[in-house]
Amino acid sequence: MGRSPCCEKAHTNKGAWTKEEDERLIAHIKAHGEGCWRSLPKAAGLLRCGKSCRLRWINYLRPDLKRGNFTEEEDELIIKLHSLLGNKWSLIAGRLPGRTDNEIKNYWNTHIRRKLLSRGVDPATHRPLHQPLSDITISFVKKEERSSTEDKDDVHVMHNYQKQQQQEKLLRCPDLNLELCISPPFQEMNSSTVQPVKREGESVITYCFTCSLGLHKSQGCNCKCVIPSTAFLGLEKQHFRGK
DNA sequence: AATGGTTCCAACCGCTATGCA
DNA sequence: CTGCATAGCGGTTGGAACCAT
Repeated sequence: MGRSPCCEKAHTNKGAWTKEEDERLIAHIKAHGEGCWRSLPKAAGLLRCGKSCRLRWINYLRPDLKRGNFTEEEDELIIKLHSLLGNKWSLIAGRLPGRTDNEIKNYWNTHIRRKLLSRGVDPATHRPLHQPLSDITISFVKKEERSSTEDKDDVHVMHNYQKQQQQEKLLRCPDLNLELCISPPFQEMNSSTVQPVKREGESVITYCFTCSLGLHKSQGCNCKCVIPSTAFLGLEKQHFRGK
């Protein structure tokens, strides 16, 4: 047997939240903290489902939300992150303190898409609009199954294409490290996963593979979490104002 | 002032991964 | 191990606000 349902859908309110509902939710979370969304509505005296409460809190009521217009700097950062991560709004939001995934998603769809289109850039691919793809060859034929001349040609084309892609990435985001290849983490010292990093003029910083992927403080994080979450993809200092 | 079109964004929906019983 | 609930995510929608005619 599983658990009982999170809420009685027939007896829950829908639509816009009232001021009173907001106040109840804020007061409850202030008193008891976030979490256990299942039991929250009843405990807070709200006729809403837990999912709705969670969304309302995360997207609108949280005290650390920035609100207000996006800066030009934030625009550019969102564009860069989107070119890297695609529609991973929660990951993008994680790099923009005080912004929610929903807010960024809406902002992307209403402002940035248009902005990119006006620049002649396809917002989905971040490539110039109407760029011919005729020079791209994708081959699934095994090397040993190809003739020697064929092989030579394919390798040549793919090599040029990869080079072109790398150059595009550099032009797009010159200040970001775009090498997102997946490989075993760098191993050092006794620990199997903790990496030491030394920067010029700084003390030694250590972080685990989990943190290096931007999963700071997640379950898999086994370091002391001294790396700022904003350091992912080399974005620290450059793009973030202190909170 | 009335009307119709457009923009914006909060909220909902449906799906997946994870965890619990 | 299985089935279900929960949490979280991305896509979509409804309707209020705004703008042009």
